[in-house]
Amino acid sequence: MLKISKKADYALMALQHIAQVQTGDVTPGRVVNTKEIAEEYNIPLELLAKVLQALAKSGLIESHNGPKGGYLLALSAGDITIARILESIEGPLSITDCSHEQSGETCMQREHCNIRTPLLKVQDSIYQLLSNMTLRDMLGGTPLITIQSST
Amino acid sequence: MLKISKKADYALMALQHIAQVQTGDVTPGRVVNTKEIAEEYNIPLELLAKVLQALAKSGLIESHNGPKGGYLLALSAGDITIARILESIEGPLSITDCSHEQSGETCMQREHCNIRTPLLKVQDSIYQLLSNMTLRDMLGGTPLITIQSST
DNA sequence: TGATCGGAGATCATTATAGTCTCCGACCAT
DNA sequence: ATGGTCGGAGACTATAATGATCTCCGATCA
Repeated sequence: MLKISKKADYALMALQHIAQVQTGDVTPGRVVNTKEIAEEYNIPLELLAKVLQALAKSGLIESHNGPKGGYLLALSAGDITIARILESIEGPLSITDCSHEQSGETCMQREHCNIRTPLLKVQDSIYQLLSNMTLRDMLGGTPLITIQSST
Repeated sequence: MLKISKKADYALMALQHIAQVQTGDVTPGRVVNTKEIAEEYNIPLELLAKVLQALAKSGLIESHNGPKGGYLLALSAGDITIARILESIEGPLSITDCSHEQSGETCMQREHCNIRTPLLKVQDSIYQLLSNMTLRDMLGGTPLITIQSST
């Protein structure tokens, strides 16, 4: 059903929270730790930890160890696209399996497959959609959406 | 990864095939049976059968029983949208679980959820994308098919 | 130096998916 | 009318993906 995973959900929530804390008036620049987010949004602590680790690995947030440690945005909210967030958690986003079959991958249907090309276009459109929306757009409550239906 | 299921893949292939047979020059109006499609595209017969049954149930194709039976498009190719095909197979397409929680459904994160609104907008955009592409659009430019005219 | 933080790996449970098997009823030709 | 060919439908199994948990480690700062 074109569903995104819970982990991706958690990633979005966490990033939104971090961005809000950092860019807000109250405590700008404050680091946010895993526990705080987990409690705020009822997310299993250790699962969220993994999500945040993945985000840190892909360079979207930076981690600070030790007491008073936690996470900070590594980029400005306007530079963090939804596409990048999702890819950090779920790997390259592909609508269909064959879209990323590079080397020895075999698709039983491939030889007579009649839907590969159109599906790749759909996938590309969705990717552009997610690339045109950033974390900043999610903060204001009026996200910017651009549909590019490449027929 | 926003992946669509294999069943949905099969549905698209099958519909594309049926549409091509029906609207093509060779054997216009010919009914297509499950076995023919399964063999052409290397799809497990019984799984494909279920897919086609679902498509028939949702009114995209009409079935004909008995010998010389099979399937026909119930609508013109231009009226069959990708969105409708996917929904026939996978149910209402929702990017996130909470998007369709209607009555008693509870989302642990819901009370403080900060991403619901923007996600719903993304979802809506994707839906529009898939609604603007029809089976007819998928017919252009793909190579195929040689069918043996059965006696 | 010890309590608090993130990093990383293994592990388990649950669910969704893919695929199979079996039986039924409709149809058409002979 | 009857048997072979078709779709309709349900139960069923296997496998993979996901969600979640547990444990141990290293970094850091008071």
